[in-house]
Amino acid sequence: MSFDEGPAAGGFDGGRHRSRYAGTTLRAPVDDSAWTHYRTSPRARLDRHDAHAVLFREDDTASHLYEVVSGQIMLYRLLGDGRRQVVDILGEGDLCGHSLTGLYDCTAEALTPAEVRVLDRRDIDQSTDLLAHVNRCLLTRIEALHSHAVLLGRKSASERVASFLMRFVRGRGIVGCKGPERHSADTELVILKMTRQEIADFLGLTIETVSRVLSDLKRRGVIAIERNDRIRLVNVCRVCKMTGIH
Amino acid sequence: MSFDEGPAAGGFDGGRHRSRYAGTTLRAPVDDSAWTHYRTSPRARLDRHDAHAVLFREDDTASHLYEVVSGQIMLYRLLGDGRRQVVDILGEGDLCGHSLTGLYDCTAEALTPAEVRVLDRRDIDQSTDLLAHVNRCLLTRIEALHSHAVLLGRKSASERVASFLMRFVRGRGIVGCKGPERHSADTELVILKMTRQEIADFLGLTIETVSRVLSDLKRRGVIAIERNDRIRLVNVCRVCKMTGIH
DNA sequence: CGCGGTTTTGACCGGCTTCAAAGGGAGTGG
DNA sequence: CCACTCCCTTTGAAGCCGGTCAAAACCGCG
Repeated sequence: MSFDEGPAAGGFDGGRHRSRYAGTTLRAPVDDSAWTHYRTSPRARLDRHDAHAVLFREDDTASHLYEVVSGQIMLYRLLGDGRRQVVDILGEGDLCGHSLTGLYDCTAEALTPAEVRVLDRRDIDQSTDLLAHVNRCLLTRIEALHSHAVLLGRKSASERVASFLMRFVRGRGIVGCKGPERHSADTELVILKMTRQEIADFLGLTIETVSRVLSDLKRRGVIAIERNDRIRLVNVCRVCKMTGIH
Repeated sequence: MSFDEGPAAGGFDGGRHRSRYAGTTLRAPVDDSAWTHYRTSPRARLDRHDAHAVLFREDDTASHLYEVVSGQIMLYRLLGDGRRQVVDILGEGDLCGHSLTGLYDCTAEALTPAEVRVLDRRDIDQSTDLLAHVNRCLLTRIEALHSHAVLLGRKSASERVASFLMRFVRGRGIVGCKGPERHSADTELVILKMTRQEIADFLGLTIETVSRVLSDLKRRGVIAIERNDRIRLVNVCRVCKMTGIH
């Protein structure tokens, strides 16, 4: 036999509580005095980008460090034949643009209109507070990337989509999740800032599969698609149970 | 079609005795005077572990920071039903054990007999040099995790295996690769430190698929399996062309 | 109301998983 | 030195999940 294209499948099964997958997007910003001060220093520049603007490209010479002030940025890599993998999605407070090699290791593109603070690496290296802050930011990315590796390597299509939807639900499906509020409907409106193609490239699926999974969830009453970019999780707990993490 | 919970993939038979691999291993160690000095300070402890020893477990309280001095360590996460994903493989000079939440986000297990320096987070936070060093280490992991996300999300089984094999070939298949040496056979012996199961869990495949791909490569004369853990890349360039990155 | 782009749906196919069994290979004991 | 066992690995056969290709439906928007 001979091997060619095609990703892996996975499975699902119920289990007990415990979770991870902290969506970058909805994390509370860290307050760090030295960092806050630096951000207002004259050397830092603030750039505004439209949605779909490219901040920097894979293999460009890495000159600056970027801090997301508002909006969302996706990082992706391309294979030679055009296959794309979105490797991370950044939100407020996240950093990108560091490089060891002198070249950016991936492309950064704005998902929404975004404000980005452009920093100078050399300044940061002076202060332990700033370095410690950067450290925490990098660590956050690493944990998110670990979660993402599990998703890409071991989850089924429906588990991936469910996990993706749960990113947008603050304080649920992560460590310390208290379950649904008492006496509440446990419903949530998710407003997507990504096209189906971008979601697919993030989840390691095709656009058709993402669409089919969403249609299936709708048919089963788990979600309601109020508009293409507005998805209501009718029952958050139910979506959470489909993520595969339990 | 209906996207219900399909049967689970992934091997992890629950047993703990199995393991090996490399990756970071072939990077030249960074020389950093402040870091070097710290490593010899009396506060740092040096631990020795046998192969398959668990350094720490997912969800344990994170107490220390570890630096790999020798040997190889794999980091993995488990899903509730036992599916396992190896998220990273660490070699000499790499760090692990940091945590933001106070809990380790994954399990660390020795692939080979390994020496590990146990550090104290608080000490590091004092010095800009040490922090800068940690920064570089984290950044290295992030770039590796980006590559891994591409592999898991977008590569076929044979591309994954080829990419895996190329990890062990120093200075080839990476930025600045000069191609084969002139007048040389362009052959390379790879000594695996991982079982097929561990490789599968790293590549997001099943053990059978890994085995089948290797057999297929052997049949086609791309590799020779001299022993189960010794694989000769008959033609490095040919393997490299199968990684999908071109 | 028409038009370009995205999204959804359908039909089919194939790569990888799954399940099952046979095949090594290293260590142990007769 | 061979028999035997335990594990890991390989091989085989069959089935399913998700990819591929193609076309219809939808959605803003001028």
